[in-house]
Amino acid sequence: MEKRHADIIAEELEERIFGGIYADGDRLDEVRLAEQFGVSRTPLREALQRLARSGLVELKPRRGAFVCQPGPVDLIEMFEVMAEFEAICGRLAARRISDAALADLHDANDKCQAAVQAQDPDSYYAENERFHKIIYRESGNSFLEAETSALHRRLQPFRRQQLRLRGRMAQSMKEHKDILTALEHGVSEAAADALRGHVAIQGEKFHSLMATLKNAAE
Amino acid sequence: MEKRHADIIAEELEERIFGGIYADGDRLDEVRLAEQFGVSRTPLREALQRLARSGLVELKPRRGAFVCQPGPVDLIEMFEVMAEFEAICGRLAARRISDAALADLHDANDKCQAAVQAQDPDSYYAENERFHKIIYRESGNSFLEAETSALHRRLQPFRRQQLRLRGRMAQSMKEHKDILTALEHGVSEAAADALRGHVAIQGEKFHSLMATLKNAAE
DNA sequence: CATTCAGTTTTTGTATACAAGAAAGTTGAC
DNA sequence: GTCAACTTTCTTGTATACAAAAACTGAATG
Repeated sequence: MEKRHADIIAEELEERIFGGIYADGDRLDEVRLAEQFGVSRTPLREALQRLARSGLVELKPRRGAFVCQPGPVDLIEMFEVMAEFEAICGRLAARRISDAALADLHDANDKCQAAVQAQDPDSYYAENERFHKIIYRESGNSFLEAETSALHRRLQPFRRQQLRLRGRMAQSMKEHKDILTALEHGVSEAAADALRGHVAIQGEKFHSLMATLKNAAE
Repeated sequence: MEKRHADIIAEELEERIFGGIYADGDRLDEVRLAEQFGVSRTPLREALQRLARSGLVELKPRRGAFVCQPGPVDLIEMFEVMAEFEAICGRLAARRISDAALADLHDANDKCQAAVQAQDPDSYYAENERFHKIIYRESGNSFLEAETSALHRRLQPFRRQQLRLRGRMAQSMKEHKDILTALEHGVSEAAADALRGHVAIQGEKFHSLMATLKNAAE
């Protein structure tokens, strides 16, 4: 499948915004970016339109494109919604999950455990993501799966930081255990609650992380 | 706030797709639409990009834009997610709703009741929408509010037909009552359950039937 | 010293022009 | 008559050109 320039540019800009290359409120100059990418303004503008739809930049008419980094309040709200999304996936998956998927979940969880013992955050991160994606999929609702994956992706850079907190991985493994047993026994509400709590904790941790950062900055 | 041509065209095309002017799979010819709107291809292409981001058209590279009407399975999935979104709003709103908003809810509900007695579906529709939007807002999470409103809007044309079902409005009023009391007493789970049930249109069995059909087809 | 207003400059929004790829139509061989 | 390769036409993707609106400059004025 041939990719258009606009696609590549949109992805690259998305990476940069997620990666923090651009600060909140920065103006994205069309001509400068265009010559930087070696293309004309046309595909670049298409890319900006796309980013605007995703909420990564604000497109002020006749003014230009300004990057929209989510503030602390936005992030807390998004984490709250993420927790609820995962809870929904869990509630539905508890009723619909297949045996094969349950086996996959066990496998992902075992590899998570191994990563914890090996002190390997990257591997833990990958397997943890697989664990959650399986649950999204087993919700049996591809629309929900897409929405949840999209928000997951958007929160990815912020989630990653807080994995470094001491003891988080061990605690997370306990929560995975609860999720797994709830799914195995098909107890919808337990699965939903376990997943909501599992993700909401990340949001709260993030909250305190922000607070410490803010205090440190003062 | 000055609107760009691309904005107007995107809205108009969105209306047409929602309104069923274009059937699923129709190709949207750039040059024909451009001369139809009296503009060049540039703003029209921007509009198509936006519609693609919203999932209303598929943009096949070097092939053109094709409208993507959701099929029955998609609709069931989206309605299921809508029900869960509303449930989330309800759960959060039960804990966060203000007295003023509660009064507004009562007002909207009263006007709904009046519309039912007056056999006025349009008025009912408008007040019903206000009722729900208040709950979205009182979730206290503007990100959730935006996501829920977006999905609500996308499902609007399909929801409307449903209202014509005999006795639906009366039943709906009963459910509103339950939602209202749950919110008033701050009982999160009751509010969530009431809203989920209120919005869910199809039974679980039908959904899983469709899901298995879809999986079998792959 | 702040302010306002005219002129300049920059930048966006749109139109047009051009190039490359895909669909369609044609010709020729079997 | 059918199928395949070639050519033609059409459509998309990209570049460039132009017009209008916003930002900037700077001097004149209260």
